[in-house]
Amino acid sequence: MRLSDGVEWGVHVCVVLATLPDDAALAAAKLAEYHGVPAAYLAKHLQVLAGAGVLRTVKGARGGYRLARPPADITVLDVVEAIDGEESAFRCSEIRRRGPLAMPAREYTKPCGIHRAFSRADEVWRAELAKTTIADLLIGLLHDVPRTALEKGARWLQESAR
Amino acid sequence: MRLSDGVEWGVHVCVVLATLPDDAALAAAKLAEYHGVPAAYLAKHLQVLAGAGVLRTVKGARGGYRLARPPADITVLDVVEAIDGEESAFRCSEIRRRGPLAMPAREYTKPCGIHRAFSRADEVWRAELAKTTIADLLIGLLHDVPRTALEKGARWLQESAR
DNA sequence: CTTTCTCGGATAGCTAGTATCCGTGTTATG
DNA sequence: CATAACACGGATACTAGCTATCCGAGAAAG
Repeated sequence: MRLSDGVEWGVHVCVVLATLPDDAALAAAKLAEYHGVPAAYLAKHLQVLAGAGVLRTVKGARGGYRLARPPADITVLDVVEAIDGEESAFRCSEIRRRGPLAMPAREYTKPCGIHRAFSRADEVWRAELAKTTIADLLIGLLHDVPRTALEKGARWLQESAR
Repeated sequence: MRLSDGVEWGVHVCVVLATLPDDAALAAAKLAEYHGVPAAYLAKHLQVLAGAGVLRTVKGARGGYRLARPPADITVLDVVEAIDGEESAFRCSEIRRRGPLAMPAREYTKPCGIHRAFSRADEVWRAELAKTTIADLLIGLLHDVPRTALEKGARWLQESAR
């Protein structure tokens, strides 16, 4: 089981976009350059994020992407569900309905215990991801990254966003 | 992100094996027939489970598989980690080290906030799966499945285990 | 000792995620 | 108004990891 790379990129992108002024937007190519990832592939994920209402797209010249909501209103879970989907990692194939214990279909009224156990695990996983917002990540970054690096990044963004 | 089918099969297999007498074993082919899954493929997962110490293999004629420990000492997480591996679904590719914010490698002393958020989520996911044991699932099954089906299953197992 | 039955590893096939390209339409700028 | 810059969207290869299968080595039973 492995989470798509796009998820990681998506969260990083949101954190970067959170540092922009409210009216500014950043082109997909610039975001790719900033993170050192393939531009064409990142663009695909950005479109998905825009479709999910996490990002907002600014069309035309000097356009690009920006956050659709304040950073504090976007959770890591929002990004995960936009890119990776909302369905649980575990998929019950109802194998209990096969073999000698099989019963008429109407008997299977509630999911089996195994299914329920994985559903609970998936629930707490998502709940934990929903606790962290983009704003939280940004605050953490300000603590962890040295001042010199922050200023370097700020300059780069100012030039790129124009 | 999707969990391997083998995980589901593995848990079901453990529940079935938990109903066997202590000295009995069940052949891989019989387990496959019971669950209606491809025998050769299930065998692969059974071998992995045996290697991980969840199942115990009985070689030779009239051999097969049985649980390596009491059902109450085997958690769903044990099966998941045996088949799917112990590593988190999220893999940090350290993209923060690329791009204009990049710093000397020695500066990166602790994982980034995004990495930490996903690690926490992975932790609670595993903790939740560790709460449910094979014994719990078996008890749940006895409540959910009608008596007639249980007896049918018991007869089939008695004939197959010999 | 032979037969029967099992595990075990080695080997193909397939699905889903990875990665890229280019044509179309929209917006700001000169 | 004309032009250039930019995002959207679909169509298209490539890759990895899960799915599926086979047959040989080896152990217990008779």
